[in-house]
Amino acid sequence: MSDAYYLKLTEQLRTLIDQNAALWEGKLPAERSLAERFATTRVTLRQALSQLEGEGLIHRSNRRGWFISPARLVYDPTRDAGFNDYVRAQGRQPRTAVLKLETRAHLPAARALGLPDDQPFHHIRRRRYVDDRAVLVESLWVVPECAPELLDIYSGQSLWGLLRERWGHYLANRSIRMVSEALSPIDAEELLVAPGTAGLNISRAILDDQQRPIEFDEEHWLHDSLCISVELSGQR
Amino acid sequence: MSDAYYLKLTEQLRTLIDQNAALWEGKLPAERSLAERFATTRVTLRQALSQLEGEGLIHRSNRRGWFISPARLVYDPTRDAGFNDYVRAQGRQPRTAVLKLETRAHLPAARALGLPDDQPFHHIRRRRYVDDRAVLVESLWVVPECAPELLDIYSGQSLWGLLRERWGHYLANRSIRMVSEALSPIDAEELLVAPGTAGLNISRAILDDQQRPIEFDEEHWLHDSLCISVELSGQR
DNA sequence: GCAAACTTCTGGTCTATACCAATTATCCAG
DNA sequence: CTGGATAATTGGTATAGACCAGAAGTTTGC
Repeated sequence: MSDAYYLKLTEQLRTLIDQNAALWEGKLPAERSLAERFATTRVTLRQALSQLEGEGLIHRSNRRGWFISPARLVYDPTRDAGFNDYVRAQGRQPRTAVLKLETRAHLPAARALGLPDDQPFHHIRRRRYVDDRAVLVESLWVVPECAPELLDIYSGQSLWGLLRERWGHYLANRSIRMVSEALSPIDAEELLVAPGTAGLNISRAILDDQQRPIEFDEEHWLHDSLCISVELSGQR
Repeated sequence: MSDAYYLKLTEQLRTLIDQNAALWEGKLPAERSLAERFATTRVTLRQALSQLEGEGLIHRSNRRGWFISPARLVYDPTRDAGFNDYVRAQGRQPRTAVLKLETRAHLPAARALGLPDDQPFHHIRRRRYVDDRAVLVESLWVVPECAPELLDIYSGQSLWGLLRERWGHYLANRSIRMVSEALSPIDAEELLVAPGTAGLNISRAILDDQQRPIEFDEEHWLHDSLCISVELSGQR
């Protein structure tokens, strides 16, 4: 059982990776050459690599090969610090690409915020990078009345910062939900990974201090790129 | 790319499962018979099943076969409601098996609580079930001074309840950390799943209102069995 | 009637091979 | 030196078959 060859291979690869990480500059050798080096098949080799992928030690960029995963980003989804801020605070380089700006209805957002099914939203879709690795895609669904000219002025900055400073919205109440997922073909393609890659889905419904709905957002993270951390004080 | 046969197979299996869930009583037919039904190999069939496993729709019990996953348990790791309470609140049946009771040092616990490396702890290891499916194993590391006779009296009840009611500890400060993981051979075996199965690691370091360390615990969940949900009010 | 022994079935693992399409490296022309 | 066409490489996908050990079902023996 646990004497399976692919498990031994996993361990050998683990040490091999630790020792040669710098040499390879983050990219593993080709599967065929690794398979040959360990005198096994690509199938078995890939089984071992998949183990390490599950652990978050390595990941693959679709059709490009296997790469050593950088340290996980520490992230507190309960705070409203902007992505750029906490990425920089950890000595890393953030980047954001806006993929889409539009206004339309979206059922999950409407449901989560308690609005009618056909409620239109300002929709921002963006991809975020840490040190030039795409680590998440997200969709933001903002109630138009809360930020009328949003789509005209938005260009990649912090949405929560905008809502607070320009429109004076106080993001008081949040429902946060986190579930593991397999990335959909769409999300996977936007993150340059294989469909079905393990991911983490974080979604939030945000209301103001009067319980008025403001925004719903849904993040799709690569599972190996974050470490969720929450600090709490006082009885709950 | 996305015209891969195993992806079509995934969709066919998805509908097949939806339609026959009741008929099969939660257990899928044997891989060989499914492969034959779809005129493909076990390898390809398993690739499709793995996709659905990643989504959390199905899971496998080691060497026993594939099973349809029940609904995820909704869980708020920031609250100290006992496992039994919130499982029952969701209309499900909780169960706990105590796997080990001992006193010894544990480096991660010592580090997380800011204690010396050789600090001994009362260690409780237990496995928890929802509707008779083992969904997590966890280790609790309690500072002995906080609960001297713990190991003598413990028999599966809520630890936090005990700490509060018997020893009057106020669990004021928590650091919570969540990362995806591949279940270790040990954890996997205790959960009756294959080594490397996707899991979620939730760990907490708990101090009292005087910042005195009380307890450290580490939970290993099957990734498909929970949905983390946090409700927050007020600016953070 | 029941427990132990045996048989069958099934999932887990592995080999060997093959083809395609996307990526990457190479080469050539301007 | 540069840009674009071409060739080599590589990951993704798939087939066919095989063996083993654990799980489940069946038979046997008391």
